Amino acid sequence: MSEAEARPAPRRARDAERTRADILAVAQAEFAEHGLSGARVDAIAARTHTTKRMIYYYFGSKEGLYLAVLERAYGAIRHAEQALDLAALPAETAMRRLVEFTFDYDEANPDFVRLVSIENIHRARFIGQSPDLRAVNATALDTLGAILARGQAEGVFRTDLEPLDVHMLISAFCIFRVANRHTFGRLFEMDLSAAPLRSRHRRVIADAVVALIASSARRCADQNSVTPQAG
Amino acid sequence: MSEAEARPAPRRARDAERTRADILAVAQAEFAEHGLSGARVDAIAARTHTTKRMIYYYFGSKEGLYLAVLERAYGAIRHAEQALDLAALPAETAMRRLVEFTFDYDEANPDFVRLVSIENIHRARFIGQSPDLRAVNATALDTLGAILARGQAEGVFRTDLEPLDVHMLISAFCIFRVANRHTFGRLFEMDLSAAPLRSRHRRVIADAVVALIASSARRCADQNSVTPQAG
Amino acid sequence: MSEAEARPAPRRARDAERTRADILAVAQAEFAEHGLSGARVDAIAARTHTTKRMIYYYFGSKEGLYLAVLERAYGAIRHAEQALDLAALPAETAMRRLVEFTFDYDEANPDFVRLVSIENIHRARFIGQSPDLRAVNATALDTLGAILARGQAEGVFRTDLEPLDVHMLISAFCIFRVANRHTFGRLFEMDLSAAPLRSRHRRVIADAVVALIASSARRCADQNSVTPQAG
Amino acid sequence: MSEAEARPAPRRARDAERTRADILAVAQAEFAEHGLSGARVDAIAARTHTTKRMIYYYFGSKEGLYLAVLERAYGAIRHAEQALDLAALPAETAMRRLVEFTFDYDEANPDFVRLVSIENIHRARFIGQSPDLRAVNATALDTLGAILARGQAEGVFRTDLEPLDVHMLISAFCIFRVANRHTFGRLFEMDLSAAPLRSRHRRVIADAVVALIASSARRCADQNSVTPQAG
DNA sequence: TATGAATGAGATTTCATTCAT
DNA sequence: TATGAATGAAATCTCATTCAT
Repeated sequence: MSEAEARPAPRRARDAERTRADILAVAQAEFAEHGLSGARVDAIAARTHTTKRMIYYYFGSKEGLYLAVLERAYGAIRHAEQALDLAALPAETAMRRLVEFTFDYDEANPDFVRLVSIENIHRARFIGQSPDLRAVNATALDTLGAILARGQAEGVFRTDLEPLDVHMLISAFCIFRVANRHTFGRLFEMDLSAAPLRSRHRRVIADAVVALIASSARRCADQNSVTPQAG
Repeated sequence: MSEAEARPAPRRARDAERTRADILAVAQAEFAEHGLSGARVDAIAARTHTTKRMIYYYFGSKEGLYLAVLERAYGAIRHAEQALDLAALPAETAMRRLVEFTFDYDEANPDFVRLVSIENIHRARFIGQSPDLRAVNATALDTLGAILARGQAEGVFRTDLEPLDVHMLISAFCIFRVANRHTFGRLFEMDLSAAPLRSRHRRVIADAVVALIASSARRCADQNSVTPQAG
Repeated sequence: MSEAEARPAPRRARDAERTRADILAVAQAEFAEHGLSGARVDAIAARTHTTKRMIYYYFGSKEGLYLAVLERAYGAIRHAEQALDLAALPAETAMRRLVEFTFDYDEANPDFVRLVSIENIHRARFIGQSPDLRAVNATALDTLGAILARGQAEGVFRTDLEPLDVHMLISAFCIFRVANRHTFGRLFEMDLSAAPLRSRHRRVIADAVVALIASSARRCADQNSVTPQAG
Repeated sequence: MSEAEARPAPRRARDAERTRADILAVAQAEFAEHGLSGARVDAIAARTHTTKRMIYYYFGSKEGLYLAVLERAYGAIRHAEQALDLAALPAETAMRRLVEFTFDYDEANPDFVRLVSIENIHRARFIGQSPDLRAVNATALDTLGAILARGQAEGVFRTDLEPLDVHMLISAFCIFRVANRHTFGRLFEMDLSAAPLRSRHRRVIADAVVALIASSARRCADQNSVTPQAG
């Protein structure tokens, strides 16, 4: 998948890698669309360049494939997150940037968001089986914790919040907007994925986070205001 | 929906009503646990006092039953919400009260939260079929809109936020905490349902909402601070 | 879980004989354990130092491998039997010795006994394909026939029994004890492989054989009595 | 199956009973022929008046069906055995009668014998799951124990043998003759199911048993001699 | 209204065997 | 000779739904 790979991979092995990746990509779409029990191995195979048999050859079972998909999806977001360079920015700016990254990532990757919902329906049974997944995700809290500590050191953030609290507020909003847009949309008859609403919400969550963490530390400074939908 | 609905219940109809309710309760648990495709009609029938045939008699199909469960679950939360009497309270207090109600309701009703996730996996296909559901939910925004308007009239709330924005922030946090507690718990090795974390988060979200809506309206007033976990 | 797994380092051509023997030993265990249809070529390959492909290279097919295992197992018992030197002993002693050898061999080689059962389930279809197997087994009756003839010449054995009859009585008991110990053990709640029962049964079958073949020839001579289990 | 059945059985229930019995009979033949893993559910369904689906409806799984077949087969032999009335006969005659019954039953029911072999290949894993099977088989030793005790009381049987020992000798021979006739037949080029050999062996095992149990108790009485195959 | 029996269609999984290098 | 990848065919099993009474 990545270009930085061992050169002398035997031809066959390369094909194998491609086959695996092919299956994984298709499977991700199918699982994200229909869930674990709703997904059809046949459907995955049909959209692949290989056969159903190969799925079992590489992943052992439907559940094994699902777990591999999960690892792939979580790996991708943490990988992207790591690519952000927030250390050089002022704490508040870094925090806004992190919120916006999360917002944009979830918006751009609804499949990831759906997979997370699905895994929760299964009470994270599969994540529990994968130590890799735990390791890869630990970095998320570290990144946020560093910003928080910096802001507290600068005296601009309140000191009584845990990284987890803030991570939860951010994740909750960003994931919820994508995961629950369908019920929200139907119930309140609006389109949460429409551009104007999206950009307003992007500011709402950034504002909310900054308002929360700065709340007792700041001296009535002006904030970026949230502009309501034009019209 | 069903024809078997009557006021001054004849014996038979009473039983029928009880049978329906029995099926619905069992079905809610099964659907919440396993999702729409993961749920088994056989399993529901087995835990019911009636037979599988009755499920089809009353609800027509698995999907019909699922929709009825959805209506039941949404009806219950909106009903509870209406019972709150927030009109007499100062706007900020009312807002806090509303946040806390939502928080507590979701915490106490994980099955409801799971059903919402599940329905979103299905892109709200079933909610869309039920006009009742839309009607019953419209009230949610009305309640919140009233508080917001009051606060704005009092001059303590900023004026550039829509009721939807605030509702989303509240819902996102409260639902996310319950819906995604399994992946969160596994990934960060903590128990989101534990009491100390729960009460801290209850304050975090109330603080965040108040901080957001009050942000440009107030003058450095003190806020209820979030007290970190004792010990 | 998945089949796509790393295999240990390949061997060189000179080890061909060793490879064959390796495969055969593993295959014998697998076939004895699970039967012909229950055995898995994959399982055999996994426990071998070579690959599945080699099994086909050397033995052509699963059935070919099974036949080779059969030949190996039958060869071993007849070989051991030949090593006995019974010609020098008095007929009755020789007979007891032969019975005890059979008893001990079956007890020590449950895999052989299981393979015989399995081959009978297949109505000896494979044994029929191997002239070698027939040749190697003819010796069994010869050995027994010689003892019988000697005893009859000595006047201590009755003359109306065929070697086959006696061979069957011996084989039946010795093989049955091992082959059917599981159903017997469960049904009558005892452990046929336990030492005390084993040594008693060793004497029971020797007694029974001697009692039978001596029955009309002898005059109330004392016999080795069967001592019941001590305690 | 038996005529002496409850009259007011509902029509449907009767059909169900017939369907079950139909499946069981066909399954017994298939399992006896091919073993547990060799048997095909499809093949069973095809020879039944119902469908494959019904097999799962009634028996849950291939293994469940196999266990039911086992219970049926063991039930039948114990039932037949109970029908023997041996109490009125002199002990030795009763013993001969019992041996002959066992011999004849196994000869007439090779499927039963094969099932026993097959279950032993599975290390009696399934018998172990069925308390019924254990209960039903306990009677076998009781019957034999009663005869033995009677003979010992009469002073014509030796007193140092356990019922189990004798049961084993009888079972071993009778079952072995049927179970292992294929390897025996091929290896020694004879037909163990041919009538003359059969009747000779019927006497051999009866002689052997009587010779064993009477061995130290008797006063050189004449025995029924075994007549070798005519010709 | 109620129910035990039945089922067609399709799901997942298995397995001996062969291919390409 | 050796091997990782691949596979067609067929196996077991599942499930929402309907039938007959």
